[in-house]
Amino acid sequence: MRAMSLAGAAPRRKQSPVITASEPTGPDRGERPAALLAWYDRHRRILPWRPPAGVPADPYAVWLSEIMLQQTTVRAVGPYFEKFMARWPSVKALGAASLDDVLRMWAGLGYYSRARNLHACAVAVTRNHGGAFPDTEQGLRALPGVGPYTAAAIAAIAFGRQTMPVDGNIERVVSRLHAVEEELPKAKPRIQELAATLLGPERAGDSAQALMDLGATICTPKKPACALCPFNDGCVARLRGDAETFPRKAPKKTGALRRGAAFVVTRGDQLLLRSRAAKGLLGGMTEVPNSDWLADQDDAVARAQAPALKGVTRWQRKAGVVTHVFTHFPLELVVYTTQAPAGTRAPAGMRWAEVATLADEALPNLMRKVIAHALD
DNA sequence: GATTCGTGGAT
DNA sequence: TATCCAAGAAT
Repeated sequence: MRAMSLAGAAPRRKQSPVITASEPTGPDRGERPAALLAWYDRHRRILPWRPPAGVPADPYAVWLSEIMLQQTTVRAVGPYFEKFMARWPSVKALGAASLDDVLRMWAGLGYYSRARNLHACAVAVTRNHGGAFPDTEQGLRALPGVGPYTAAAIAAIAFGRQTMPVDGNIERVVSRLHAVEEELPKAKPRIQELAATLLGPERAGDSAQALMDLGATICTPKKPACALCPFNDGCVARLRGDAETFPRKAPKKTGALRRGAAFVVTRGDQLLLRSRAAKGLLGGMTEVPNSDWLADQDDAVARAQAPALKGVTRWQRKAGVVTHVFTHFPLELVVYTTQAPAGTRAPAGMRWAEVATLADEALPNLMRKVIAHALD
């Protein structure tokens, strides 16, 4: 079965230099799952959370990596995954950690609700499931932070369940393979259905990871390397020559620029910090005091939101602005600095933190930019 | 169904 | 430079 998949397809293509849409080369529909797995066995990526071929996956590592990989690149996740596994080697260990410690470790990775749900999920698995992840898609789906994709991914990869998770990679591969004209997200059910036909009778997890690797390395968003694809000219979009235009989706609108002010207060070797609200943007993370962020922010109004500090009346405005781009709006912050006298009290809800230990704080990258700009 | 949620790299 | 977008979920 394995021998026919790739080795068998090549000579047939050679004998038919004239390729027509009516006689596509490449594996037949029924042969695709095997061809995909054969490709995977040769070209699978080596990733920190992926055990060697044939070695069963650790559900905890699979879950942790899947949460981190939501809307996040493999490269960005790598070091975070290693850090988490080293500090919390099991779901029970993670469940015993404080949310604050988890947020500190997650700082910089973005989408901080994932970190809150990660912690809540670890607690739930520890307390309600005895430290063992549910081994069904339905059971997994009930956990915080685990949606349709992640539940299917864990079920297939960690427990061998016959289900096909559909992520952005697989949406792209499948929409090209079948030239799905319908736009996302309306096309999701159809794509899910088509993706499931690529599931082999065994090795469900490998089938899914194969499609993801294919999407990440061959069937890329721009300039796909179609010549190296195991599906070959079985791909309708490739035959049409417009693979790059799939998947269809409506262009997304960019949000309006918002502006605000940030206030960096030093007291000797210390810095004034506070925590953000538990939910919402950068929820639960640490920040320096700052104003509202508004589309039509008035500079004077923003500056007036500086924290009230006894003995502090003069603020220096740093030249330039700190810019940051969130998913749905760009942000410009003006930075004001001041030096508070020794002994100055932190206002209610705020605290002093050593500059030398800022690396250990739950500071999102925006705040790290602000502090770097201020202390520059 | 549409919004809200970070960040950095590639093109 | 501007745009896209990466193993999506929650609301």
